[in-house]
Amino acid sequence: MVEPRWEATLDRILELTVVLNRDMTAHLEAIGLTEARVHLIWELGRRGPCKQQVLAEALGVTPRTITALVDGLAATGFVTREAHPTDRRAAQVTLTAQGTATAQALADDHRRLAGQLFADVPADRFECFDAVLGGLLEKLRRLTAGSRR
Amino acid sequence: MVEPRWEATLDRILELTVVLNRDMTAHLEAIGLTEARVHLIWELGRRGPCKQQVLAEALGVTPRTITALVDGLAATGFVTREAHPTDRRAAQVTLTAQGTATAQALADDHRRLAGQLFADVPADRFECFDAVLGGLLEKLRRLTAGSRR
DNA sequence: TATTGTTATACTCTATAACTATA
DNA sequence: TATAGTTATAGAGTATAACAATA
Repeated sequence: MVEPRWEATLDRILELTVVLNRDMTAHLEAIGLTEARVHLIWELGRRGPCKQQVLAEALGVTPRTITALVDGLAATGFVTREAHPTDRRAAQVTLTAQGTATAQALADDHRRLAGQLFADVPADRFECFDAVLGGLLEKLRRLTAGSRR
Repeated sequence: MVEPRWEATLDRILELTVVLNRDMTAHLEAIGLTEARVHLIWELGRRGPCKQQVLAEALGVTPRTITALVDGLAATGFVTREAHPTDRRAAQVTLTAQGTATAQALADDHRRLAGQLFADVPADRFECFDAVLGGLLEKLRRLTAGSRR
């Protein structure tokens, strides 16, 4: 049996994903970036200079898609694509100064948003929320893992 | 000052959105639908037969996008596009039997997922989670409302 | 023979602008 | 004059398949 409250709460979670997504997209649009491109910048920031193959796996897309994303980011000055130092088949993608500054700004925004969301939540409720959230994530991971081939 | 725990929890929320999205997309792909098309089917299910203009506002996209979505859904048998009974400029979009069945199946999935996620969460923790979640949504709505022109 | 990335091609979602038919 | 929807065009993200260069 499924209680109606559960459905309402799932709806809220889904709305949260929508609102978060809209917020982020609007924000990114203002600085001339898209989600996919920001994702690439983010990974480059974490990993340092990368082969495109590595980025393809990190983002979960095909190499062809990485070619297109890097084309766009290079044309707008966020990354460079250069010859890889040891593997002459490969390209090496590196953040420019502008790209690094952008990655830093994104990290700052992330921190600021976390503060805005949670600063006024009492510690005990925060703990509870975090614990339930962790449980949901685990369940979801198990569900989706099960439905993969 | 921003506590590191807040950032970790925000990360979990973001991961939740990613996992939920991936789960849904994979699921929809299996029945030959995309998110945008499902969104349209969902709204049609709630509202009954609609003018395209109404759907454009409901989905927050331009009329041109609705034309494309309805084209696709009509070609695959989920909806029909017919002359509007009273306004001869307008088209009326209606779910077919197949579309209605799909809308029903989506609602069932939604209910089932809610049960899988929350059935084993104790009532008091569920209350707490739901309350905090509601607070987050409100804050986010206020934040995004402020950044709109 | 296997890997890396590109070219070629195609599909979906989305947008703006110009236009037609109707209100 | 305003509204409903389409045609035309464009751009982003994604995919598969064929191919070149290199390992």
